[in-house]
Amino acid sequence: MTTLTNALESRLGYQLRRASAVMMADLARELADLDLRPAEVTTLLVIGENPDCSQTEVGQALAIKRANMVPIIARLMDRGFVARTRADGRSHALTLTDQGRKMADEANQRIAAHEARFVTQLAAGEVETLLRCLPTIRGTGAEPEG
Amino acid sequence: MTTLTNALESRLGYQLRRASAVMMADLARELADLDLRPAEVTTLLVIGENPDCSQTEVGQALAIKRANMVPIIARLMDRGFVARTRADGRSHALTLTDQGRKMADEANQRIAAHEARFVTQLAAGEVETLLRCLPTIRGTGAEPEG
DNA sequence: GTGGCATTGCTATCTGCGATAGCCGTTCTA
DNA sequence: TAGAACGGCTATCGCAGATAGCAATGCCAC
Repeated sequence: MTTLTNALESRLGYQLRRASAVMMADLARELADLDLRPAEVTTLLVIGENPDCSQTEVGQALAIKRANMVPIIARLMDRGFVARTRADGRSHALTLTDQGRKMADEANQRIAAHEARFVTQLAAGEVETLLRCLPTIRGTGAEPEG
Repeated sequence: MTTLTNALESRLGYQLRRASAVMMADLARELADLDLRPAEVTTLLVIGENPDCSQTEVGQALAIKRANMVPIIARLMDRGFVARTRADGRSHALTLTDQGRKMADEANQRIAAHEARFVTQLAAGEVETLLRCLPTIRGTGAEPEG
């Protein structure tokens, strides 16, 4: 079994894709026993930070389309993590339940542990550079917004 | 429509995910009229670099599982970009056809243009840091290998 | 006030990528 | 030579994202 050459290794987009996949897989593993998918956790945390926000607002914050928010919110409500009250005739105000807050706290700890596994492999300046450059990259392309 | 706060913005994994999604979308757009999906392009390029490689070898280079290589190779063969000859009873030797080589050249140009759009927004040192750190991140997690 | 437009949540459906389990024939090796 | 490992394959699932369009509501200009 020969090892192949791969010129893509010097491509930013390719490296981003691979690295992101690795971290996503690690995060999914970390959250598996909570039965929370990555997209659900991020939604949970954003609602926790922004009580009484609407569904489309969360979607815009996370670049998740309105239509795709529906099943995410539905599952979080089914499991008793999120409650909503009618804000006006068309939108709902989302809040975390007590249980949802507990879950969010737990999730935050898991995420911190997960992040630490990777961040500790990098120099402090490198992490800072990454956190500065990645938003720039996001801003360069046309990002899907809600 | 208020703008929400989002503590995830300071998370490496989250930023990686968002940035990767943006670049993927841009790449897909760039390749759309060639009717090549991202996974197909990478496969095409790796075969071009490594004539007579096997399907699982390509998969290992690109972190694509054996089972998922099948439809990718099938489509590239259907379109006359890839040819294969029996290497031994179980494996095939993959090569690019003339048409496949042309397509690979075109794809390489598109990818270069796509990359340039993003790289030019960053300082040279930043790009270098990214290309150094991302493989480290890849190595930190357990990466799926073929 | 009312008519037209934008917004919100939703259904239904599609795509792309990845993962798993297992089959079959071949090859390697103890 | 028997059993393990390998290479390609089928079938099927999960997750994330995208599109098109609907119904109800709210907003604004006239």
